Amino acid sequence: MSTSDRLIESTRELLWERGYVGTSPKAILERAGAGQGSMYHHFRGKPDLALAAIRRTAEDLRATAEGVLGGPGTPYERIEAYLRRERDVLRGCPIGRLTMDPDVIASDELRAPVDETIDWIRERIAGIVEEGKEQGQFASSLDGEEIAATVLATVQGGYVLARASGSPAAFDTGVRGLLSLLTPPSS
Amino acid sequence: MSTSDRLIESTRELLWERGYVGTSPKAILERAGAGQGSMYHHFRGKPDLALAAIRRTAEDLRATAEGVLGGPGTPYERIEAYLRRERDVLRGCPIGRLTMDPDVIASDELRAPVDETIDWIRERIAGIVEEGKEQGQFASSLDGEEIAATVLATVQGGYVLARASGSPAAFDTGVRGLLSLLTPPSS
DNA sequence: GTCTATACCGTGATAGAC
DNA sequence: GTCTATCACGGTATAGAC
Repeated sequence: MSTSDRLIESTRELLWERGYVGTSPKAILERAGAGQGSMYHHFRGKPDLALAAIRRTAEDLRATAEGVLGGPGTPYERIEAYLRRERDVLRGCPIGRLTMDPDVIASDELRAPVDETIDWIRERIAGIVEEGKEQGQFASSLDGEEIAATVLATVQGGYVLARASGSPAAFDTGVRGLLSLLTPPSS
Repeated sequence: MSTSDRLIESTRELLWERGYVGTSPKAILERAGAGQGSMYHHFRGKPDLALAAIRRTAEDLRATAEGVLGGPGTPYERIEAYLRRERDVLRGCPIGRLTMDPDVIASDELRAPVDETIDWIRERIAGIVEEGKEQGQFASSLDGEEIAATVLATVQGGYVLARASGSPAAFDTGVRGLLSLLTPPSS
């Protein structure tokens, strides 16, 4: 792995653990085992390096989501698979957590990959819900965009509940509640 | 308002805007119009002042929640009122956002009021759902604790979606989706 | 391309005058 | 009770040697 890659990977870890405001170049360099010079050679500064790290994390998350949402099964099953997929719940969402970072939100450049990733997953789920409506698995009264937002919000909020209590249980409880509301009447 | 109160209020605002890690004593003092001495006279340091601020915000939030959840109406209507209550969506939840703060989560003392507040609201909603089940407004197959976690998660996650996109719309969309799933079949 | 040295400012806390 | 002075340390960036 190149020095540039090590810097990006270290930044990704720290952004996940401590957010943008809580992550210092010094901490990144220590974790990457690199000196100041390397970082400022490959990147213009902290925001530039963070952008590279966020973009890589965003791509990863998209791929992971597509892995379950694009998998086999009925629309309900694919959404269930998304909701139940293995997660490191107490670590939170590496993309969602950035929305609570004032410096990320203040920068259109840093916020863009966050926005795009969440939006992409939302549209993906919305399409699956519409598919489920056509197949009669979901009530036609439901709105794909709305349910997609609810599904995504339940996940993002589930992390909040879990981290507040210090246990992953609350995440799973919220997911079970949503699934009980989504369960097709036929089953 | 006493100096101590001004310090606490300034801290509350900054914790909401920038989180714990992003808030410096200097910024607090500037906003409160006080000197260093005042702060260290009334509080032992930044964590102590933050604890006072978080406790006050937690009490406020609990009171606001009780205002709608303990209001008039059927169980569904009270939950709807909670979900639809006026919020400064783009500012996020002053309590929920703290769960993404590494230093808050690392401290049992700072995390406690966050945990207790969220837990209290969750139990309050769970009771209302159970009430609704007794009245036949909610399906008996639903679980109060689960639905309560879903409701709270939708709200907390709604803030994430809204802040990612820079618009409150996503919050409302998620709430509408949840309400469409919760709507009593009778109506 | 990577390193160390240096600089400057902000953070968080203490000391002691008023 | 509040102020300013001071302090040690960390954050972010630059310079220049190797």
